[in-house]
Amino acid sequence: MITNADIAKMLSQTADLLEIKGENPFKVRAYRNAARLVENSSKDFNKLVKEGFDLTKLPGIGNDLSTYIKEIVTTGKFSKLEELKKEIPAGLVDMLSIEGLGPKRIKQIYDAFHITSLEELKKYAENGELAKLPGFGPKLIEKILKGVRQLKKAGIRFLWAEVEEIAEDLREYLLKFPGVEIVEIAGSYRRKKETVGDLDILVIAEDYMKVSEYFIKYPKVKEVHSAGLTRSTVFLENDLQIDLRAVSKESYGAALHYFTGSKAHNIEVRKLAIEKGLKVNEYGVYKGAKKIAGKSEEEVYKAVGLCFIEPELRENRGEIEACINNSLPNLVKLEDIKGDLNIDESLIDEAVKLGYKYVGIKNKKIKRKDIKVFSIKEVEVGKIKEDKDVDFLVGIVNENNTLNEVLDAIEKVTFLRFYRDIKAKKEVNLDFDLIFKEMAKNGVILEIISRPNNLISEVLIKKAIESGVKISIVSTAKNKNELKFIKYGINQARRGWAERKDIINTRNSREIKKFLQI
DNA sequence: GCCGTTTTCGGCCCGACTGTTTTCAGTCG
Repeated sequence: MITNADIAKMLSQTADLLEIKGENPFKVRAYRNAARLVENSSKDFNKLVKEGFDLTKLPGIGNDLSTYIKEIVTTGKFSKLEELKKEIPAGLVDMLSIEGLGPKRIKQIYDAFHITSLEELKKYAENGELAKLPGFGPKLIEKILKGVRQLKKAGIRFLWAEVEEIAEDLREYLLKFPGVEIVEIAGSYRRKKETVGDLDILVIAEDYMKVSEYFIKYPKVKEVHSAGLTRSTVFLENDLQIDLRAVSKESYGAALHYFTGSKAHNIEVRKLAIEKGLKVNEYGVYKGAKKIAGKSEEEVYKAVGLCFIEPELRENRGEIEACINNSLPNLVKLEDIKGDLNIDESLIDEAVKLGYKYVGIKNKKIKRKDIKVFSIKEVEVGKIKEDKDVDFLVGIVNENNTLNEVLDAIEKVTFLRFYRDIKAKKEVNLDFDLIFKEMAKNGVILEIISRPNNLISEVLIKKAIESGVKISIVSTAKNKNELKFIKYGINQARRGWAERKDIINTRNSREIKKFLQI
């Protein structure tokens, strides 16, 4: 079965190939936008097509792309992509991930030498042939050679939780510079995305043009990539890329909005601005030459006719429409959490200290006066046996389970957990429309594991909520430190548009008992 | 390739930095 991710991948590959071919950049963008739309959609396109839904009703999908998506869903192939692959060697696509090489230069190289692999590119860079092309100076050649060597590292992403410490350390370092008023980590870090590719740091300072010089002296910097007066980029020892942007106080809101992204969200906001005859950039909102907003994010949104949108929602997944319709979610907060339904038995005292009203522990019944202790049992879907000695069964779905096994489990368990390993790119791939529908019908709760590498995707969380499924956020803590994992689960739930009412462990123990009919 | 009640053609977000030029194209975010 073709998944949304498969469709998105094909459209995105097509975009890459069209770009190298030298097609109209806006056409390329149309393909990329469509790829993003499909990938981020909580609707299953396979299903939409089979139900005869008119895809051209979706923003950014016209007659052509609608036909193409239908072709992909029904045949599993995209003939246009197959044609392009015959025409353009795969090696050229690899070159796109080399720093400093974009479609124009790759085309230029290909037209001149008909090079089709990275090995050949390296050879031509070294033997001086490449330098004969107009615009290819010594520094660019050096950059290309370096890019060929480092290609494998391209595209590495870090788990949000992995960069948390370094982000805070950098914030403290920058705050030490005289005159620095605000340091904000923007970008995907601020949007709490499960993985981040780099850190975008925004600095507000009196003498903001001097901060950059101080920034590149940060002790963990391995390499300075670029250093301007208002923008600089460095790489740390662990290859994490850090972008610094320094602006004045008057532009704080506009800059924060701009650098928080996502890119897709920003483009939508700018489109709205244009409709109102306004222009938005990182310095402010302008009516002609006059600046009408920029000090705060609220001001920026207001100027273009929108309400404030939480960073976690800024992915162009309907948040702008929701704002206009006054239907934005009131996102769940860490403080709303009243208990953790999966911790180690040894942590009950710590849970009490955190103010939790209840916890869940495995395979054991314990009675305490200061906290309600539920007993849970984790069982693999497909091997479920009833167990009267525990309060709840948690069904664990792994990659190999079939849809039927999951549907069968839904009739027997209270919670369902779906296996995912973000770094290994492994996850359960089943018909979630059907699964969530059945879960909602049977009152089965979706478990969010808060471990940073095992978080269920926010797209699925959103879909579950839309289907009426309730959610439990658990830490699965084995030690005191891991109890704090709950915040990563909250981050992901917020990205999935979860409100307090969607999360069962925001309720007190009596409500939980009633809810679960114990 | 998409889009539209000022448009069915002619736009499409916007600016910084680099490296190469001698005023700017390409890349990037």
